[in-house]
Amino acid sequence: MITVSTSPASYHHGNLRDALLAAGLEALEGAEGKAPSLRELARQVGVSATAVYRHFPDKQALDKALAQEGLALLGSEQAKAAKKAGGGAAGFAETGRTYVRFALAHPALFRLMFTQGHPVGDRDAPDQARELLTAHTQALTSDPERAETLALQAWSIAHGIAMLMLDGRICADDALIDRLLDTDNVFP
Amino acid sequence: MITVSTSPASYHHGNLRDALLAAGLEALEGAEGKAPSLRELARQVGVSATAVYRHFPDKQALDKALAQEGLALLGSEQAKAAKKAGGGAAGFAETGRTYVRFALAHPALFRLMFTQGHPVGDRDAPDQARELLTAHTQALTSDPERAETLALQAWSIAHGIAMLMLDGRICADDALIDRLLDTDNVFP
DNA sequence: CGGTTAAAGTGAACGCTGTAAACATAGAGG
DNA sequence: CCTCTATGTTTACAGCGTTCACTTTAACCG
Repeated sequence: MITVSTSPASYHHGNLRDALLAAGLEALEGAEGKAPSLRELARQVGVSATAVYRHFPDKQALDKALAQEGLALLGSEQAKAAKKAGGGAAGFAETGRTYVRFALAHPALFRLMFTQGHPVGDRDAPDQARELLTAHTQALTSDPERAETLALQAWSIAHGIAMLMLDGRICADDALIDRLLDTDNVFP
Repeated sequence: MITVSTSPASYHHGNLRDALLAAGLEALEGAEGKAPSLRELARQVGVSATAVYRHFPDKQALDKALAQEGLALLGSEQAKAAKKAGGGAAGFAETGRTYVRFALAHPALFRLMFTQGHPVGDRDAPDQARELLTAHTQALTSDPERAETLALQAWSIAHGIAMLMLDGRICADDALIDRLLDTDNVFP
């Protein structure tokens, strides 16, 4: 999580990296859909555009860091929701709903999280969301391959719903989320 | 479909709109992931950047037109695949596989198709892909609501797989596509 | 057939973007 | 106290989408 130190306005900011991330997350919440520019973020923080380059090699790296923050946020929300639902199958189902609702609640951030060309093997960051997913499906079967298949299917359907709703292809309705994610009801 | 009239290089291009779309589609195929700029497209066609504005109100409109072309292409490929598979349930399953393969074969185009803020009610364009989808699910049940649920679930899972593979979150493997889309195997 | 008109092109300019290069500051350590 | 380095600054560049005023050309009409 990010701490926004409201440090004195001196020549050296003191905590620019985190301030940029905080400003980035805030910008992603407002201004529907518009990803903030590097310069805009620098302005927001009260620093010159090039100062950003002391903390990130380029804009893509900044975006990646923002995406990481988003992923952590999603993971913690899912964990909380799963726990509240009492874990198990009910908890699993709740992580799916939480996933889609998170996307709708933070559309720009969610888009950013999944538009970064984050290659498959990029396991440098802890991904609580993914850990939850595999844990839940492994509890459903003893066959590891079957568990992986289930995990990827569950992820795919939640992600598909989220994306299609974000893009306005499917009505972003809460009841519809439940209907589409109802496990007693999925596919023939 | 677009016809690229190789007309004489006169002051008036003659068929600039279609030429731009053709150049756009071509650009979306090459240069992995990079969406072509309006100026680049104009250069490609041999015309000044501002000429584009005689045919599209702004870049977004150009992108929308390109997305429309992509949608038509996807629809026709799906229809062909469904027919080849003999229609019915086998045909339905084939449309799903075709959807994902299309996304992997034309990543930039596919992204463009679903990143245009194409609002829900925008039914101005014929959408063969969607027609196929509803037709197939309506053949599976007599309950219209159930048919719609099935349609949206099928769309979601295919779209989710496509997106996650495009974004490198899931290995873009042809066998994996089949495994995830296997209807005997979907979800618990 | 000639003249007018409107569609379809042009170049220059504006403000925005990401990024590079050279320079300035300040706080920490010897 | 002086120096070094991390972290800031200003200036500059190319490319972007877009606006504006202008030019060309083809088509239509009296």
